[in-house]
Amino acid sequence: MSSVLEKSLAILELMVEHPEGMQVSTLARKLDMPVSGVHRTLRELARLGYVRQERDQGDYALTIRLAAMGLGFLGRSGVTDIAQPILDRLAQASGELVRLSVLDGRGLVWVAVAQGATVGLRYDPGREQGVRVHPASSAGGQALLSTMTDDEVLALVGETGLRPEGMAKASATPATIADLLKVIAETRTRGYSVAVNTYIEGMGAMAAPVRAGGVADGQVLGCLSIAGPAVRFPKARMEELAPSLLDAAAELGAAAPASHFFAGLLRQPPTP
Amino acid sequence: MSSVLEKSLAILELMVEHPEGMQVSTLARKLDMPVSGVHRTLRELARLGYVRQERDQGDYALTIRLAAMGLGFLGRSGVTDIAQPILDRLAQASGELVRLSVLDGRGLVWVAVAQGATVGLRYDPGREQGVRVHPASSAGGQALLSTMTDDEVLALVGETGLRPEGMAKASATPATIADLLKVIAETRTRGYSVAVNTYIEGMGAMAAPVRAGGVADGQVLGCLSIAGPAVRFPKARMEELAPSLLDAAAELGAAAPASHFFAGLLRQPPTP
DNA sequence: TTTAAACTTGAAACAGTTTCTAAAAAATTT
DNA sequence: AAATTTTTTAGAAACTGTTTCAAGTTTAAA
Repeated sequence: MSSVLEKSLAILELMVEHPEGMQVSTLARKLDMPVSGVHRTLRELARLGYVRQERDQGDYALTIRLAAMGLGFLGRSGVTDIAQPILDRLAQASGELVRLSVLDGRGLVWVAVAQGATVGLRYDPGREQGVRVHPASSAGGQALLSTMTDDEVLALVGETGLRPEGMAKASATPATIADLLKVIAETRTRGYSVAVNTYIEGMGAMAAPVRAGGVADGQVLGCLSIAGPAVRFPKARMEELAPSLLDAAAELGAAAPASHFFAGLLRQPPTP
Repeated sequence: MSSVLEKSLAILELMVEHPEGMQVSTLARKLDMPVSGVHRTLRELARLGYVRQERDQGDYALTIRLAAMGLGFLGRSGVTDIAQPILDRLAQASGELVRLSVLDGRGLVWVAVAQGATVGLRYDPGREQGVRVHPASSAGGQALLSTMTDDEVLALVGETGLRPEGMAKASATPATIADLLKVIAETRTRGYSVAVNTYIEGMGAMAAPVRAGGVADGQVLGCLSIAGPAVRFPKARMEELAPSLLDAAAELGAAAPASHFFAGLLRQPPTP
């Protein structure tokens, strides 16, 4: 951690997880930075309108500014415009929750969603939008991992582990790296991932990579997933849903270049 | 412009408006900063994963990182949870577009939306989410201005002007400061704003301030607006819609403290 | 009232940043 | 195809914002 920018952004990243506000000292402790320095940075961020202090001598919390930037970018990027109709259709057809996610650093972030299940038993993502999801244990993550080489998988999982820290293993979560690689290998040949009781106990999901142009050797842009109660994800049903999932992923991949964001991904080599 | 942080955030703010990517030199020109410095900052942002360069020697564009932060914050803040049901109901009742906005710096940003109009003639906000809207010429802005003193209005409008720069006056846009103050005064007594052909020609809208606790003297948290084609916003219809709008705003104000974000706004004095 | 914990502020030492210059690469024009 | 212009990238010295440490305040708790 060297530059001011890095420290400031680390502060913002942490504050994102605590919309209710945080103490200077807590922030400093969690980031292992001197209180005094965090304080200075917070004042600067406050001056710029990204942070505000609640009461004198009180906690600091983010303003709406950062969210406005994020929403503004996403809106203008065209991702939603491109994806929503396709997601809606798949949600309708499957009667489950459908999401489009992209890889951000070492985790997955979903950027569009459609709920196909009527109220009742269903998986609801709640407040998770924009939250980084663990790659090795989620269906979407496994779909993305299946597009990488084993070495790349090992590198990524080496950093993230098999489970998010502090999260208990679900009954079908891969227990070892070998298990994971086996699951990934199966996913490669199958063309889509299958993750029942893997991420959260009682939840079932399947996901397919979204590739540029919608072709099998196109550059990977993200993944499309279907999720719902595990009881509705027996093997037969998943095989029934698979064609729609793969079709939608292909359609998305074909339409993606129309979005500035995905077009940007395309203009560069596969990823560092 | 002094600190690194300020410069870096200015770069990010500008890049938000150009998801397709920007050249170093363009960025430098628009921000009136030395090319070399912008370059350095971009490299740093790239190293941190907020920006990526498309091709070697190519443009720089934002990654999904910033959007993920924004969405994550908004999700966890609870604003959507609180607001969506209320917005949905009002959208249903009015058959128009309903939005909840908050003040960010000198502009309005909407953070939740519900579309009550069936496809056909309707106002659609498109990619505007997260985009700062001009306060003096929009219905929501006028609703917020109506909660300030004339001096505060003058201060704010002094900075923003009567119209967004480069945007032509619509037929009913207040032409002078005096006109605006008169409109604001009427809004105060009426309890909600009325803006037909004011922001965009052919569009009609009305908005009410959302106040903490839902009471008239509560702290202002944001505003709730209804928008649609001007032809559906004759005086009689607006008077008919007013009670639902005001009720919803009150309900929202009463429920707001349950959201971390609004609760944060409450914990501090009315605003600097 | 006393004690503890947290926020705030000041000043000197330090380190990252700025600016200028210039080379290398890419895009345009002739 | 060569020449010209624009743009990106890189290095080094001067500078300025930042870090750190220590001390003063304020607030909350005992």
